Amino acid sequence: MKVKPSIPKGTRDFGPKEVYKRNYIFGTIRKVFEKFGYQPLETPTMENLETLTGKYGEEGDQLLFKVLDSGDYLKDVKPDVYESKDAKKLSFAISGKGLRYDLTIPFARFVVMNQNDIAFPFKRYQIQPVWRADRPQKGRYREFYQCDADVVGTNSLLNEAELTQIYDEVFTKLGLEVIIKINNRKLLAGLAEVAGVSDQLVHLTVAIDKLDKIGIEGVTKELVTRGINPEVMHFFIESQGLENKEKLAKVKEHLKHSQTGLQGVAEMEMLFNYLEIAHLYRAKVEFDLTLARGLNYYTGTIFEVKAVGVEMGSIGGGGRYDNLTGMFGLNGVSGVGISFGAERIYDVLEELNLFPPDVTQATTALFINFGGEFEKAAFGYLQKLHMADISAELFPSDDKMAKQMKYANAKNVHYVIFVGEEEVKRQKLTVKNMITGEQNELNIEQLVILLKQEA
RNA sequence: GUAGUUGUAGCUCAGUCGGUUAGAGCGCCUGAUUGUGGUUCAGGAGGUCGCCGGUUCGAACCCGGUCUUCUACCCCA
Repeated sequence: MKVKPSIPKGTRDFGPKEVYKRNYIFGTIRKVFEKFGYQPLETPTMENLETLTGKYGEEGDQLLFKVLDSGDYLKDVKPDVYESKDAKKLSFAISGKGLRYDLTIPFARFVVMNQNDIAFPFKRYQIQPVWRADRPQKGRYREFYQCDADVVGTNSLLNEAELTQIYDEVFTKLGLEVIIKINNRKLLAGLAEVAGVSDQLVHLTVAIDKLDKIGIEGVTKELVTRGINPEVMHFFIESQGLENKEKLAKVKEHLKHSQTGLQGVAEMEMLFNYLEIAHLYRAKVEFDLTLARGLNYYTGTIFEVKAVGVEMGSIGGGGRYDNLTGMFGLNGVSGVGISFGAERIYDVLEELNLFPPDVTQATTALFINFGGEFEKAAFGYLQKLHMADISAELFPSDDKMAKQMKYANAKNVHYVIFVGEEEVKRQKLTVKNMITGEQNELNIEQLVILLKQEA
């Protein structure tokens, strides 16, 4: 039976060109992570469902991909659950495992499971796909990669400074101009406290976070529906556009009666002091009081990165969480981490044409196949190139020249090599540079030297 | 979860009011060109019009369902 080939909703194939480009991004990120002492970690695609549920809120639980139990999975389902025809209940009753939803919870689970073997502070990075049963949308897929770096077991704000530098260095290497926005949850808590709406902190910050997206009116409306006096907003608006230090001073004055708030101010002051010493290449650091970030497990510094000159949401984010491992029974371990939105970074680099032209060039040289003894001669030369670690290939059949040349073009091959009657007779190779069109006759040693320079 | 949108050749897309044999560009193949690609010219192959059902003498076109694409909201990367 013929089946029309297709892939599940929200998933993608990555052809060779895309993989090259994606690896360029991942590789750049990985190198910088390792330079700052972060070590790689990989966790299973599947986690036990109980590890995942309840960690991402009620909506998050609905977005988990569950993995059906093996064997006779209906046997032990309680009759009332079975009869209820409640898909949510039933799905949890017959699924003991679920696909990884992010990299942070598996990391927390790993830290708790291996706490006796880990030397704290523990710095790890992780680049793996995650899955969400979400509705696909612009820049949103059901399977996508996350690139996280976290350090746990230290309260020092030196870590925050270092993570800021990682953002700066990665995006500098990728040729992207970015703004790194920094805020602190304790400041937001302090502002809510001063305004007398501490119990509405989450709603307040979520609304304020949208300020530049939906404007003053939109935020006012949202605050009113939440039963919060929109007056709160004024302080945020007044402090917009100030220099980082001025803004911090203003916030300090405003929060002088809030202990939490002043704690946040102290943290921000210390972080900015470190950042004055830290060497940043080209990223701008901006203290953005309206920055909130969705996840409510953040407790201190929060980060978000925006690309300059493109319409795109954040391409990175993160923050400090005081008790991530607490949910698995290990208390008192503070952590801070950042994440790179690789898929969005890809789109931005594509839009701004910032991928280096040679990322997709895999094969340096192609031998044209003239068949018979010429094929054998070319095959012999090919061995020499391979032994010299040069990426090269011989076209596998003596098809028409036009076809072989087109193949070279399609694969972005830099040099095409002809080994035919003349060349074999004279022990030479004709080498054509496919970019300049230039053509030279070389012997094999000269060719190896030429191609070595290329690589 | 809510609302809209899309699906026709390998790719990007036309297709009039429901009417005979469904088109274009690009790509592919063949030839001009038996050792030179990205230029040109000539010819050719390639289709279950997403899928299932309905209305009709007749459906790519109208109706229902379903899957899919993209998008806004919620939420998020």
